[in-house]
Amino acid sequence: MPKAQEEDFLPLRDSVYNKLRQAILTGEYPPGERLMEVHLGDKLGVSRTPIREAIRMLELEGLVTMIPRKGAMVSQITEKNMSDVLEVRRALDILCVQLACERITSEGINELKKARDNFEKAVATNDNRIIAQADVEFHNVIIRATGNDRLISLEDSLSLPMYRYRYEYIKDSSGHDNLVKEHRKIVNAIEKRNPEAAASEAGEHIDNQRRSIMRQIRLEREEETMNALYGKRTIR
Amino acid sequence: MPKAQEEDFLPLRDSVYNKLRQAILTGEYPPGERLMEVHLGDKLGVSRTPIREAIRMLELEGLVTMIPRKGAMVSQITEKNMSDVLEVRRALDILCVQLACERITSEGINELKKARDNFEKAVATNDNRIIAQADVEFHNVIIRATGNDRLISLEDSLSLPMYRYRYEYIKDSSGHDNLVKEHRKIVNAIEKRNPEAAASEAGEHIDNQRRSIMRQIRLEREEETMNALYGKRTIR
DNA sequence: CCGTTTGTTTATGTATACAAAGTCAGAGGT
DNA sequence: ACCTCTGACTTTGTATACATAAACAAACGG
Repeated sequence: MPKAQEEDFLPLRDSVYNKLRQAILTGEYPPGERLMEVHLGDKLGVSRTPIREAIRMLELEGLVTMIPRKGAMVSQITEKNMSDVLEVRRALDILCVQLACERITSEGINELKKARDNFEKAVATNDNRIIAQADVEFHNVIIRATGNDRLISLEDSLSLPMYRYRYEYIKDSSGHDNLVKEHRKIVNAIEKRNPEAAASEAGEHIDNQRRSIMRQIRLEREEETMNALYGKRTIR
Repeated sequence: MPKAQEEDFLPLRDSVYNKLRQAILTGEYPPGERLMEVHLGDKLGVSRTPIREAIRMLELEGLVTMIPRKGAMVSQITEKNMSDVLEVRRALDILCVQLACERITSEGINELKKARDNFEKAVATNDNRIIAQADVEFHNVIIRATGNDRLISLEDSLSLPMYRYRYEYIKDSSGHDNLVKEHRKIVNAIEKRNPEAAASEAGEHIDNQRRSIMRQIRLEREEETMNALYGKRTIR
């Protein structure tokens, strides 16, 4: 018998977790949306148990806020909130490049250069989706080069909350020239194993990101205020 | 009506979570110990559901490792593992004092001085439990002074894995004099709002901690090896 | 005697049932 | 007209039952 489907047998809770995470990050479930267990269970065709476990995981990552006996909702994104995350990420990103300077292998450097070139090619396409993807991959190369598993997973969970803003950030960066230049500088510093230079470039890089994201959030907030004043359209 | 018990009505999962966490941190459940749901449920007098949720939480914090379809066990503490955590904490601790320099209020400074004095009094008692407690509180004052909620919760979960070693660390620090001096230096730097000095002191502080913890882990490992060679005694 | 296979046991994965708390609306009284 | 109380309904909290995979052991065959 052929048994066509050699599917991954990952537990339902993980599958649910991925779906919910995706839905939250793409904005399908906007901040403030209540996540009700039976409802989600019906929608995804599973019982409450895996849903509950998935929600617990999302809560620990900060994407979901739970109030006991009340239920779960998609976390509000406040300026303070995002600012806090970025502040931490700044320190950790700098740590990443510093460690990378010490520990990156020659293969790692090749990989990094490839990621850099890939990013520049992506910029040439002018497709923001491709650019964002290449950008993530570039950073991942650096993060992995640290060899610090805890740092890797922290960076991962701290980047999550701002994936929503990544597009706008990419679009923002005037002609993408800055991004390309910054990436090049970082690669050069790491290649020369110069932690100070790398740290300062990485700091600048994330400061720019911060400016863009903050502007974005303020825009959203203004829009919300307008809606509140002049009547809110339904989301969908 | 008096209604004597104004007890916190925290959900069972949180109560279970606290108990398990405590048991792991005190070493009652040593690394590698399997955590079986029915067994724990019987022991704590609750059903599997809250147990499962508590285990999920512990997993996200890194205290427990899960293998699908296999079960959960207390995470092994490896040197690499601990080193990774300390590397991250070093960066975050430095960030903490830097932010504290910028943001601490005058009440905060008073609180900090009080915590410092408290620590010195604790040292005078020569009771390691009291000293450890005062040390945690001292650091918490600084962490809270940053006003960064994300940083606060990260510091919290990153300190967890090494609570097991805190005693030894305290005991180690020759006569506690170093600890007292380091704390004083940090307080002075923050009071003068001198981020560079504060950063360098905080760095030194955690480097010392690192040395002590690493020595401790190596001792444990040696002991394990001896046991493996000459016959292991039962744990209890 | 060893290896393979199969059955039994044990623990997890998932679903569902029941209990209790919270919410909201409507009836009734002031 | 407003406030309050009550009761139904909604939703989470917890327990339990059933399904399925993994581990171990015993039996069978080579």
